[in-house]
Amino acid sequence: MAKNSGHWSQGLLASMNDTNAVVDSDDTVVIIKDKYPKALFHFLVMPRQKIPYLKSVTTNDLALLEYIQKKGEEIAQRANTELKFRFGYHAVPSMSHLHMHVISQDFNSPCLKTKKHWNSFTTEYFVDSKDVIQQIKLKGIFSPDIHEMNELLKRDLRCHVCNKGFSTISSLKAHIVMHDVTVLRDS
DNA sequence: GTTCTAGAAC
DNA sequence: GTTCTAGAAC
Repeated sequence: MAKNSGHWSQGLLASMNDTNAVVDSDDTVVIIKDKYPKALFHFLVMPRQKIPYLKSVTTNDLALLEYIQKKGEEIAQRANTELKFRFGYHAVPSMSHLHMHVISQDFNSPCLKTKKHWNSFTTEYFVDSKDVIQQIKLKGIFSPDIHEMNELLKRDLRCHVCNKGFSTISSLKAHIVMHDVTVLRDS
C-alpha cells in the first residue's frame, strides 16, 4: 500500500468511489454528499482529474473551475430551490483533492460542532468560487495568506445573517434557526 | 477531516 | 455538577 493512502486526509478519494456518497457524476466531475454535513444540504464537487490542492490550480484549469461551479449550482437547484446556497472553497483545506463546497445557508446540522467549523464557512476563510476564479484570472494562482486565514478560524462567533456575537456554539446555533435563509423572490 | 477527553467556564 | 472548548492523536 502506498504511503499515506490510508491517511484521513485522503478520504475524499475513497468517497468518490462510494456509491452511497456519490449523487452525480460525469466524465469531468464527481459530486458527493459531505460525510459530515454542516447544513441541511452540503455537497462536494470534485474533478476526476487529480488536483491535490487549490494552490496547484493554474490558468490552464479555469475552464474546469467554471464547470465545477456550474455543476454545483445545478445540484443545489436540484436539491432545494428555497434555501440560499454558497459555492466555494476553504482557503486552507484539511482534506486533500480539490473540492468545492455547495452548502445551504441554514447551517442546521448536528455535525456543526466547533468554532472552527463555523468560522470556516462564515468568514473570509470560505472563498466564493467566483472569487477564486477571479483571483486566478488576475494573478495566475490562488495564494491566500495561510497565517491570516488560520487566525480567522479563532475569531469570535458571529451570526452570518445579523452579525450578532455569541460566546458559545450552542447559543449561536439556537439563534440561527430563527433566521429566514430562504431565497428572496420578486412576486 | 473526526474522536476523545481534561480541565476551563459556567 | 454540568456544559463546553481546545489540543493530541506515533
